[in-house]
Parts: sequence; C-alpha cells; structure tokens
Amino acid sequence: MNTENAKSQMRKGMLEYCILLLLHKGPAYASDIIQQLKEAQLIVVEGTLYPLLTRLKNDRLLKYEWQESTQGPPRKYYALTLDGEEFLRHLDSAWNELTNTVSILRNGIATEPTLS
Amino acid sequence: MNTENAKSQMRKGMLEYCILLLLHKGPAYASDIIQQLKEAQLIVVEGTLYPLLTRLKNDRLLKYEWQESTQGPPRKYYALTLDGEEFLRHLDSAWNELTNTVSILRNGIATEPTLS
DNA sequence: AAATATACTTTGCAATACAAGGTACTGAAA
DNA sequence: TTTCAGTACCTTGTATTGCAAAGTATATTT
Repeated sequence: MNTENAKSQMRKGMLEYCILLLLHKGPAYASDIIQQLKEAQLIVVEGTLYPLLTRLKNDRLLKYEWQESTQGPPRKYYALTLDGEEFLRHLDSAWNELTNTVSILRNGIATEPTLS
Repeated sequence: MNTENAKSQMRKGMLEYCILLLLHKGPAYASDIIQQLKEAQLIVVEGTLYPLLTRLKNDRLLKYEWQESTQGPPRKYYALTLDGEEFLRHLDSAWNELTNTVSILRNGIATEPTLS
C-alpha cells in the first residue's frame, strides 16, 4: 500500500467535480483545464481527462465548440450545459456532506487543515 | 448519469480514510463501524466494508482480535497498527490538499458549505 | 430440533484513474 | 518540397474499488 495510490483513489469522483467547478467559471480546452487544475494542486494527465470530458459531453453535462488557435491545431472549448449547472449543484451538496462526515469523524484528531 | 453514482464515486478512497479516522478513536467491529459511519452520514454496506477491512489488515494497517459477545457469535475487533497510524497522517495531508483544491476552484461559486 | 438473529465472507459486475501509445493538424526549418 | 517540432486530441489495456447478492458459521430462543 503506497500513499500515491491512496491519493489517487481519493481523487476518484472528485475529479469530475473539480472539472465542473472549473468550467463553471468559463469555457476551457483540455490543456487549459490541466493547467488550471495544476494551479489548484491537482495533477491530471491527458489519458484521464479526455475520456472524462467525452463522458460528460455524452451525458449532456458539457458541450463544446471548436475554436481556431493562432498557434497549432484548433481546440475544443468545453462549457457547462444547463444540465451541467444543475448537476454541479448536486455535487456541491455531495461534497458538503462528505466534508461534514470527515469533520465529524475527525473529532479528536490533532490535525488542522493546512492553508497553503 | 445519476447523482447516486457520482456520490458513490466521490466516496471511493474517502471510505478508507473515514474508517481509519474512526478506528483511530478506538477498536470496533464491522457492525459498529457501519453504525458509526451512518451517524456521520456515510452509508456503507457489508459487501463494501468487509473486503476493505481485510485489505487494510493484509496491508498491515489494521490488526484485529476476536472478542466474545454476550449476544451472538464472536466479533472481530479491528484497531490501527503503528503503520496504520502513520498512514492515517498521510491521508490527513491528502485530504487537506483536496479540500484546499476544491476551495480554490470554488471561488466564485455561490454555494456555502452547510453546517448540518 | 428448528427458527431467528448476529456476524463474517465470497463472487461477479460496473465505474474510473492512469500509463502508454497513437492520430492529426500547423508552421517553420532544411 | 520535405522534414521536423509543437500542439491538441483520442484509444487501449490494466488495476483498483464500491456494491449487490448470495453464502457460511455461530449463538440464542422457541
């Protein structure tokens, strides 16, 4: 059992939430998303992201538009659909419940959340 | 895409953390754990818990002792090993990073964490 | 003895993160 | 023109894990 695997498992499901959160602020294409997640301390690779974006699109939570780039091939800019916005609110609730659960279970643990 | 599945995915990995958090407070057997998790708003079923406990034991993060019950068959009381305590601290860090990531991405989202 | 309750276990399936490798388009250098 | 490098998108195979469902074993009650 290594820590990396545990962290990877922890991120399951969270990643979907994080991507919807990110796209809620505005459209972005894959490299954009990877970069912004990295700035939020979440490392994601292409092989994870592309299938996820495709799945969310097929589920009508995301839509995309092709847009030309001044440097390189055209890009798929993804954005939330109305269904996606609604689904995001459900995930907000689920996230709140989870953090609530952890804070209940953490009682007695001497570990404060770090701020950096 | 249904919300239940998304929530289930979100819990992946979290569950391991929650169980270690819980056992950090003291030994417990399976039904205990399910009950305490339910009180912390996390529904878990036997088919999920038992294989997880076995895995954590095989990884030397948990140990157990048989203990007689006044009512029914004997129970396996699980407790953290020293390795388990150390691993829990790693998971604390991972959890802190995740909540930090989400709070960064949530900027601009008009959803406050609920307190109940 | 049979039935019920409690506790532990196993099997099979679906979902998903990830590594690794591949395709396609663009523009610049040789 | 051809070649190369950079950017962007996509696919395949694997391991892990939550869960439903069914099974096994022990103890108590009827």
